[in-house]
Amino acid sequence: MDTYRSDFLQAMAARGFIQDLTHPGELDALMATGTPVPAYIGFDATASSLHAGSLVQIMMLRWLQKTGHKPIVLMGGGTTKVGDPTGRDSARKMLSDADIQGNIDGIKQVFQKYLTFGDGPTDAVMVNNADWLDGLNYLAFLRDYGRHFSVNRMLSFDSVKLRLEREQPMSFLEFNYMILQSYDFLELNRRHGVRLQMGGSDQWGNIVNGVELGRRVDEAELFGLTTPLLTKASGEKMGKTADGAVWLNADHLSPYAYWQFWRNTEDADVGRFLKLFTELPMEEIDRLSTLQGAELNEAKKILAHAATALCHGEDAARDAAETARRTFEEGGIGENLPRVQVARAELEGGTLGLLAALVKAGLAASNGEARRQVQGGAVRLNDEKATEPTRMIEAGDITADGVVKLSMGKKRHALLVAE
RNA sequence: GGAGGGGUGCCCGAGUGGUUAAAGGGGGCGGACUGUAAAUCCGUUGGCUUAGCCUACGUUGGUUCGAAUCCAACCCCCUCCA
Repeated sequence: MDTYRSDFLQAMAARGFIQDLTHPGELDALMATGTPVPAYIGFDATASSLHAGSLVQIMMLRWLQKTGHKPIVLMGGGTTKVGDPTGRDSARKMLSDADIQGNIDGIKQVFQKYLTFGDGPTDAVMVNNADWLDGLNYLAFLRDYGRHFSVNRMLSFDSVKLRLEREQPMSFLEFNYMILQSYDFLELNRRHGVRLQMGGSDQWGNIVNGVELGRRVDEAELFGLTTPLLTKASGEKMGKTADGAVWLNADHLSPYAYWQFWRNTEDADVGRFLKLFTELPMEEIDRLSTLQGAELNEAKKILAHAATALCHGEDAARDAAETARRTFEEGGIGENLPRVQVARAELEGGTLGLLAALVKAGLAASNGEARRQVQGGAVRLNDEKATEPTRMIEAGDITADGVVKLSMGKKRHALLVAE
């Protein structure tokens, strides 16, 4: 492993955040001077929350702040209108300005959990590239910056090359994405003195272009750093779960479900994830990583707790852990299982069918799916297997706690609550 | 503008007049095994008031008893040519 003098690069290298780095020596020297260095990561506003796939970048900004530097969060309000072609075979669907603004508002909430914003030298700042991209003058832009980009070279970057090799369409709009991202870097350097852009390894081409543009236009010495593409040990992409993406906003995915996601980490990933997604000291992580077999479950709980505490707060993490303990280790009813309000009359009157109840509880997407799962023996009503699709929910099904517990398989549970 | 190829379910991809809600794979969900893991095996995977009905193979019309499959027009994509 490379050895660095700066706290930031040292921590990042030790924890497995670094895939590639432009000019490692010079960057290390810059980061070690004791003066806060502004560095940025861009996030496109394609959804109203970020998910676990962006967590590596978020954690890196956190470390940046922790080690005495200044994180700049760039919201891609402008670039989202163009759409990053990287790693895709087709263009993103067009989002309206209102959609984009709504997404930015949602994403802001995530960052407030992880970073300290403000006006101080190491306080985080959030900026929106729509501020400078929206008003660009096409001709002036082409003459000032377009001339620095070689189409020949652009065609050689993976984001473009792979698309063309697969004979998939790429519009001129998308083709411009890397130019705009490069320009962002330049603009951030001018406005905020940003020296470093970070991002996932798929962003390497976009980042390097920005570094070069800065040198050509302003003779600025800029740096780039990329993180490894994060996959599970079994090769799958990170950030997926039963209900889709692992969202970081509590209104998209409950803290309990978030905790569960980390609790179910594959054995082979535990050590790596502890380094990336928690701030436990390295000695502690090394100790946890030596655990074998079922003992590793303890390490997974620690991972789940630490990751959830960062995202949703200590209390939410504790609640989630407690709910999980009761649900799985005692087979009881945990406090934090998803609760669905149902009219008392409906619950007691025997008019609510089991299938409809499962859909209502969010455990099945449709009546048909609910039916199949019931017939397949996957469904439990108050922990009793329910195999009859025509079964109705009745007053007698309400437990002493005043709820009806529905389970889909072993891990997905929900409570119907009379209102 | 010309010539050729193509647009199928969440994704990839077979299918060229009926037995096709559409092979196969991936992904998802569930079951078994386990440690709330992985791997493996099994089931399932459009909707509904489910022995039936409805919706679906780029769009719109047409031929036919019957079309994802044939015809016409249109839209979109790829390749080569101009």
